[in-house]
Amino acid sequence: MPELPEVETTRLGLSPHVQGQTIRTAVVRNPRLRWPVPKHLAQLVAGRRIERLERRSKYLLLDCGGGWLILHLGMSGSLRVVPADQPPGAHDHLDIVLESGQALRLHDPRRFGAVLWQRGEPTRNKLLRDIAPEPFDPRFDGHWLFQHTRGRRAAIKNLLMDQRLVCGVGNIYANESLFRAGIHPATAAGRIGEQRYARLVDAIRTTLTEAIRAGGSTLRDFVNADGKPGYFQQQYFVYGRAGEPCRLCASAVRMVRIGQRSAFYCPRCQR
DNA sequence: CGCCAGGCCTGCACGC
DNA sequence: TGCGTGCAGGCCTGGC
Repeated sequence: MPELPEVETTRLGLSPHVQGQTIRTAVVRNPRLRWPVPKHLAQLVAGRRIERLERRSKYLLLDCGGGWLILHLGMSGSLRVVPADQPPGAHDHLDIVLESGQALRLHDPRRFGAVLWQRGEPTRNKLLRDIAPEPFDPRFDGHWLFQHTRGRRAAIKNLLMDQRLVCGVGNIYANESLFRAGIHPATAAGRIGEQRYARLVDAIRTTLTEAIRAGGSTLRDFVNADGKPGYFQQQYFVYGRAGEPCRLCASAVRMVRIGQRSAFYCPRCQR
């Protein structure tokens, strides 16, 4: 799920049900996520009002006034709003119970997700400190990427997934963005010029924007439904399409391993 | 059974 | 000795 578009879609879907709500309590059924869920989470959050639901990179941030609840969905996490008395299913590790009688429920089979409490500003948290500007921040531009990749021999696809360089992009959208920019995923980042980086930035923004738009149609699924979290099925250009024809030139899409992750690309459109 | 999966921190080896 | 860099490992469960 959770690259930036999925997290943003989650934020948009949950926001009306969560914002302005006072937290009644927190129920931790399984604290064993990527890091242990804070021991006394209920005491930390009970009685606090959720002022706003924000997002930074792939992190969801709940402004609780004086402290922030930081959520990360890892590989398999999802959040939904359910009636607080709805029986939890397997892997429903945490509920944030609201005064409305609903609960924000975290589901995460692989438990790579995280729930953290941060007093004061969330940017004080070590995990958020070194993250690159948001993709739509004007500071994130071709020059930013050009500057930070000089002398670097790593494949551009790996650096696209480095949150200190590009934030919010994971394996799927790294592949998709590189396709849109016409850049081969194995290209050494240091050998790409500023013009091509400007094009890559455009490609990243387009890719993320379209994914968020695709997710918008599934927002209702974040509330009360008992099925899948409602992450949308998008039409990808290359991701997961090894052997299938490129949507632009009909060449067979290829898959290779780069940095222990699957890379998909069109050998004709991407150089 | 083995392999794969949308993330990301940590620790190691290396070169300057 | 200290970076920055590039890798590999590890955390988990579920599906094919």
